[in-house]
Order: sequence, then C-alpha cells, then structure tokens
Amino acid sequence: MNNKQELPWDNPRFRNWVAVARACHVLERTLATKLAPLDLKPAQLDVLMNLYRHPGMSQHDLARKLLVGRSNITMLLPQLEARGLLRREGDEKDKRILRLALTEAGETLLMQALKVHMALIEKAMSQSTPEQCDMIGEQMRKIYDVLKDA
Amino acid sequence: MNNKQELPWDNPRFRNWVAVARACHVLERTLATKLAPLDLKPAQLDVLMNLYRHPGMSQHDLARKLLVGRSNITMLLPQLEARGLLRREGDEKDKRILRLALTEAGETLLMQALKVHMALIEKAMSQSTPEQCDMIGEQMRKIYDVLKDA
DNA sequence: TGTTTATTGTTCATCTTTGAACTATTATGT
DNA sequence: ACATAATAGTTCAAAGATGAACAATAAACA
Repeated sequence: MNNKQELPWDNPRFRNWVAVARACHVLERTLATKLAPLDLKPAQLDVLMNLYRHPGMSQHDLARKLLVGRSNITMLLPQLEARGLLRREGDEKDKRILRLALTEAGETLLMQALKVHMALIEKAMSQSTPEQCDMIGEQMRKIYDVLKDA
Repeated sequence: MNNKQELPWDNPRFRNWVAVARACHVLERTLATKLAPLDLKPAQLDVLMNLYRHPGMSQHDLARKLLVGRSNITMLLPQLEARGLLRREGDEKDKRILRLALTEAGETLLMQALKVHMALIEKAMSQSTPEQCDMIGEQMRKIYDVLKDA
C-alpha cells in the first residue's frame, strides 16, 4: 500500500502552523492563570473588551465577534450582569434585541484586566521586531478572511 | 481619576496578537467541521498525530505535549482505544506507566485526517511567502519558549 | 391585510475540559 | 531497611461550550 503522501511534518507550512497553535494555546492558558486573581476568565475578558469598544451591541453581534454560538453568550452574560459589570436593556424599536453596555464597575475591572493581558502580550511579542510583528498580524488577518466563511 | 493608560487597541503588539488568536480560533472551528465526517475531533487528531511521531510515549508525556491535564488524557483515550485506533500496554519496568501506540486502523484514519488538516493549513498559510511562513513559525516558537514555564 | 419566513435570544441535553482528591508504584534520603 | 517524596494514572464533581429545538418579534411578500 502506497502511503507515501508527503508527511505533514516535513512541510514547513504545517510545522509553522503548529507553532502558531501552540503559542496561542500556551498564551491562553497563561492568561487564564494571571486573570484568576480578578475572578475573570479569558472568555469573559473578551466580552468586556468588545462591549467597551462597541457599546450598545446586541448579543448576536457579540457572538459573531467572539466566534461563538449565541447560546454561549446567553450562558456567559448573566454571571457578568449579576456582578454588576454590564447592563442589558431591550432595544426600543426591535423588542427582540438586547443592547449591551459596560457599567462603571465593568470598565474599572476591564482596565485592571487589560494591564494583565497587555503585559503578557508584551512579553510574548517583544520577541519580534515591530516589522515582524506587523507582518504576523497582517498574515493572520488574511488567514481569518480566507477561513471565516469556509 | 486618571485612566489614561495607553489603550491596548492603539498598541500594534496587542492588535496583531488578537489577529493571531482569531486566526487560530477560526482555523480550529473549521477543522472541527471538516473532520466531522471522519468522526474525529481536533483534540483526538492531536492525540493520533503525537502517537504516530512518538510511539511508546506515556500518557503523562502526551498530556505535556498537548498542553492539557493528565485527566483529560484519561477521559480521551478510552474512546479511541474502544474504536481500535490505539493500544495501551503497561511498561515492563515501571508498572505505573502505560505505553501508547497507534494500531493499523489508527494509522489509516490518521492519514485520512491529515489530508483534511493539511489542506486546511495549506489554504491558510498559502497566503504567505515561504520566508514569511518560516519567520512566523520562528517567532511563535520563541513565544512558546518564553511562556511555557511562566 | 394575512401568511410565511427570518431573526433574536433562551432552554436544554450532551460532550469537553479542568483541577482536586485518590490509589498504586517508584525514588529519595536517613 | 524504612519512612518520606515524587510520579503515573484514575475518578469525580463542577464549569464551559455546543447545537438543536423553541418562543417572541419583525420582515417579506402575496
């Protein structure tokens, strides 16, 4: 039986992508650890970040931004709302939609969490020159565009 | 109150890392979809790949390679073993250790899954020149090294 | 208008992942 | 040798993520 397809491990693209995935994974785990003192998970931080940048967005919009299902958002938000970190108020015109926004407390906690997140990313990305860093971002945005509706 | 810390969104390192994370996330989700016909999850594929490259490795070694907890491996393996994709046999000298290896069926399924995985990565990484691709891999390996025991 | 189709958010059952506690086995130090 | 540490794997309960089915509302269109 001729199984001599090129083995992925000999393929630079494969090996290099594996490195990307591993770097992502380890950074995510590290972030989870460092956020623990704030009683915040990476997924929750993602929510706060998006609400800060796009106040008034709907749960549906948020789900799409975070690349998760709507039900995930439904499960995620009540915890944060109960902690007084965000508000949900029904849209006037379209009664299906809930508009989301950070509270003062939410913004305060976000700023603390961002310091942690930022420090971690600095530590990771300071390995690269600014040019390399920009190039990486550029390529990754291309990858996202190619795959986002595949 | 002076909240004028530099906002991460203005920081190239931050923006570019977010792009990395998003690309990873979307590729992972896409892979899950494309592997579904083989009744295989990305995590399971990771197991098969590692056993192919490192036959005889222990569950502990596998957990470290995959950056997950040992209990995760314990939950994961019985399904694959029941499907006849891998073997677990106790080490002769150290009775605590279970040595893992793929079966013929496991190797066959792995090859099919690798075609899917490889095609997806090709699609993603073909956006970059070989030089860019190598540079990305190089930087990501640095990031992994910096964070792996932080 | 009235009927059909789409959209928003929720519920629920299922599957993963995780970390702490536990057992069995081996290594270390006195 | 003996007591103590460390290690490999398992169990279990809790938390997260997922997708299908559902209710309420809005949009499309006949």
